Amino acid sequence: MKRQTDPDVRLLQGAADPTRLAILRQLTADGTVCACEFTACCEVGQPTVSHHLRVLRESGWVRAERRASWVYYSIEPKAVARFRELAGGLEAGGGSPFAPAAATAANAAAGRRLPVVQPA
Amino acid sequence: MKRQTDPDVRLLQGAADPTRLAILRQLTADGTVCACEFTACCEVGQPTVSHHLRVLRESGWVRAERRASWVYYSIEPKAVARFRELAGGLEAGGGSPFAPAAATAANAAAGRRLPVVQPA
DNA sequence: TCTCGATTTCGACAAGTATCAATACCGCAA
DNA sequence: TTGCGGTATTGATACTTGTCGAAATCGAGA
Repeated sequence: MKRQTDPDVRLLQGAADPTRLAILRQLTADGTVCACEFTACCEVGQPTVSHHLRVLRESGWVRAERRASWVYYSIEPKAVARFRELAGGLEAGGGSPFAPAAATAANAAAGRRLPVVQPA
Repeated sequence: MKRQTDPDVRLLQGAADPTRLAILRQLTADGTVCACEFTACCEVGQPTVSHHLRVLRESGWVRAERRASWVYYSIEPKAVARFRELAGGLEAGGGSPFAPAAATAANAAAGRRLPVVQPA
């Protein structure tokens, strides 16, 4: 595993964990959540929750805000926007979006024979 | 690290690697790509590419099709659909519950109805 | 100031993963 | 059949990551 410098990879890795996905889901549902809430929902120890929150922070998924003794977390809109860009950028084949002609042209331009096989 | 049974987590983990993201991007650009192409673009050995292609296969991202001596890969539309469901379900700013894992997986498995409660 | 509760950080361990070299497998052609 | 080229698997190794217990930090209030 080499160091992940690609911010997109970091973003994806940030969400690619069951505990962190649960955290993101709760944040999506409740908006702003106290750190102490996650300990209950995620079935892991409190230091582990803190660790995951740090990963989410460093990958840009969440922001933290301190109020008195508690720290409240909320989702970073920029992360959601980028995530949606990634989703939108993946134009898959099959049903519609990806143009077979374009694909064929690209493959030909790549300098290979590539008889493009269309998935059923 | 426990086994990831959540299909959403598996999907995210499938894409959360620089090599695999590069593969997905090339597949997005070219539609259908011979396995031998990835060895060139990803700067890793052939067994490593094969390993990543297997991970992408098992997480549902790609499908493989054999033509003579070559194996052609293309993106699985269902994976893209579910990825978009996840992106759409993440609503920044809070106040929008989005489908939990089971529901999302079920929706993806059903393959027709759209999921996720969209906030007003 | 000290104490208390919430949170983070540290140290360590276990488990997963990415990578490569070597090897096996699979179609095709001679 | 054998040989060949492309692809997948195996075994080994190093790195990364998730987890917990213990200690440290931080803010508020007595």
